[in-house]
Amino acid sequence: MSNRLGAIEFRHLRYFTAVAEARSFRAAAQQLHVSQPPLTRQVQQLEELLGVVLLERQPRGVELTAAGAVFLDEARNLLALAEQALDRTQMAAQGQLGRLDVGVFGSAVFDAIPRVIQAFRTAYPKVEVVLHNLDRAGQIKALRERRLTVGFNRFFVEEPDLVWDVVLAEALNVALPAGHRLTDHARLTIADLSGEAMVVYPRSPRPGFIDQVLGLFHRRHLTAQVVQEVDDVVTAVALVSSGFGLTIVSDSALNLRLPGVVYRPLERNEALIDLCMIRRIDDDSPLLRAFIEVAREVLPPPPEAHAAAR
Amino acid sequence: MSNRLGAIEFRHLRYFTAVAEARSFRAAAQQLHVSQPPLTRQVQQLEELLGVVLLERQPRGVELTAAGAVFLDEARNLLALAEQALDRTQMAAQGQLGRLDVGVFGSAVFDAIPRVIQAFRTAYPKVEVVLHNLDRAGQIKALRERRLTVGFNRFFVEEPDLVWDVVLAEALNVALPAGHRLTDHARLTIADLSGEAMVVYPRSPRPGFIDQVLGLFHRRHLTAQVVQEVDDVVTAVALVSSGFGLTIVSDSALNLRLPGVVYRPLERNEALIDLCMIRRIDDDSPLLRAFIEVAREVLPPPPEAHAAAR
DNA sequence: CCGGACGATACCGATGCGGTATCGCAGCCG
DNA sequence: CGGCTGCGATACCGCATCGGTATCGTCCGG
Repeated sequence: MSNRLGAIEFRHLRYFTAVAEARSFRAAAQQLHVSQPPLTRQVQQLEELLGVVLLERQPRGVELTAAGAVFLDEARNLLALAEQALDRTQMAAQGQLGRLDVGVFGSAVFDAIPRVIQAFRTAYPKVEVVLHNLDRAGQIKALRERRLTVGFNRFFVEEPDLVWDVVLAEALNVALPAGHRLTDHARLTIADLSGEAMVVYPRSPRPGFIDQVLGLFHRRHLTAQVVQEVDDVVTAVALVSSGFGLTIVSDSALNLRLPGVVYRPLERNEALIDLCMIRRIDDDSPLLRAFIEVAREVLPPPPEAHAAAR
Repeated sequence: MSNRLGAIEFRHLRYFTAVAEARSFRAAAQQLHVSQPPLTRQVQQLEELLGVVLLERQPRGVELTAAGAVFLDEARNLLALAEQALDRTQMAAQGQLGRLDVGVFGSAVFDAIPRVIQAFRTAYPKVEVVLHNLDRAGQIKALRERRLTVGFNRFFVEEPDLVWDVVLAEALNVALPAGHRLTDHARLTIADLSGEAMVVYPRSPRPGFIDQVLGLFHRRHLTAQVVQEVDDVVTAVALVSSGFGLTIVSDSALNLRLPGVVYRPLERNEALIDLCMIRRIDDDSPLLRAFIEVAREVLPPPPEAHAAAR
């Protein structure tokens, strides 16, 4: 590190700036609430450290030399930037400034996650929010490598260094081809779907949404007639639209409107699907805390009664 | 002036930066050639002044908090800018940085002045040179009001607060319409021009070039036949081109080539015309000194023998 | 369980800050 | 013209605070 700065301190800049602006040592001393001799000494010292005469001492005060005018400009700038640095640091300490990398995946990107992000960006406009489309394994890896601050996911996997929080319990819906016989019912049950041709997703990561849905059938000793496995909810609904069969989607996915697709709610007490937030167990950054708080405010709390249905 | 900076000093930034970069108090202490306790103390004090924890002390060294990372960035930036401020100030003290306002007027703008400016801009590339077209009175006024650092002029007028320097003695030439009988001569004398129709310039400021030229005639008890007074040398030569008569121009104006105009030199011992530089007597700025030096280097020194011919 | 490395703390001279008193100088005014 | 006034510089002093040495508490690794 080059050390041409020597022993120059902000005090020198503050004192010189005051003297230069007041065009007087005495007047500057009053403004700074110090006596005049320290000003003389500090400015002399500054000039010696710089090797440059900054002020022309005259009977009625002082005048700036050309170099003094340049240095005044620089000093003002430095002092202003130092204050900004202070502000930014304090904002960062309060989580109001920085960068938040959020992992997202699955149908929650259609409703729940955008609502959280939107609210957070409004509350913390100077935080840069970056979304990363990553599946569960990718989120876990990225969290460990500090490329991610927080991830949204559907499924709960115990890891020693990570924390899962259930932030939302969404109801389920059946996506039906228009004209399907079940569209006559306003609400459906799992039993209604027994033997129906079904499209399921996602193929990976396992276990995932698909396993929870199939679990609903097994628990009731019913059989799910899987006609197609696909990667994601969009493809699944697209196949429904083409008449392949029906599929089951979360409330968030209701925003996904395709022609020829009709949604019917499943009875809420039949099943709920969790939305989880993953984070590092040792991450206590104010930014993350702020984000969690916003998420809790925006998303309705998951009813504990149904939490057992996981 | 807001004083949120408090007692923060560059020392705090230097120490914190070193610790943050080394991720260790002890390693930073070695690099800084101080012992470890002062680092601990300065960083603690910095954190207290900021009201923000910047480092997480850990058994194997330190980690940056989010706010600490932000502040490290800001501190590095401030230190770099401070060094730049130093550089710029020292450059300004040596006349290598700043702004130079130069007043120019008359035929010297066609040769002598551009040569000086060009040389100066090469030698001092970071100095902004601004040219102002001002006549002598305008230059004097602008110099007094500090809008001008230096002015180039033809005529010497004593002023208590200004200094004139003769920087160049140029020979004179006669501009003739093509086909004029005097074009037969390779060189001319003042006597050759007696009774010839002449265009003279400038109308103002007086006294000026015109008066010196006419003085050459009076001194020899000759008569100048003035057929037209115009504002400047360009107009004068344009009229010569139209056959109005002849006019007398300095060497610099030889660059002014118009169709139908032929130049013939006047004998050097007949007359020389000075180019003067005006400046404030109390201006000892390094920039001006540097400019004067360059001007002296570029322009051939005026022969003292002819100086009396003014 | 102990040795070593880390940062924090306690304490101590020395530096250097800011304060008071005063000087030297220049412009102003009676 | 001589004292007055207001300016920045200087001399000197007390004390805050710097940096240094010695040491502590703690965690990690052998």
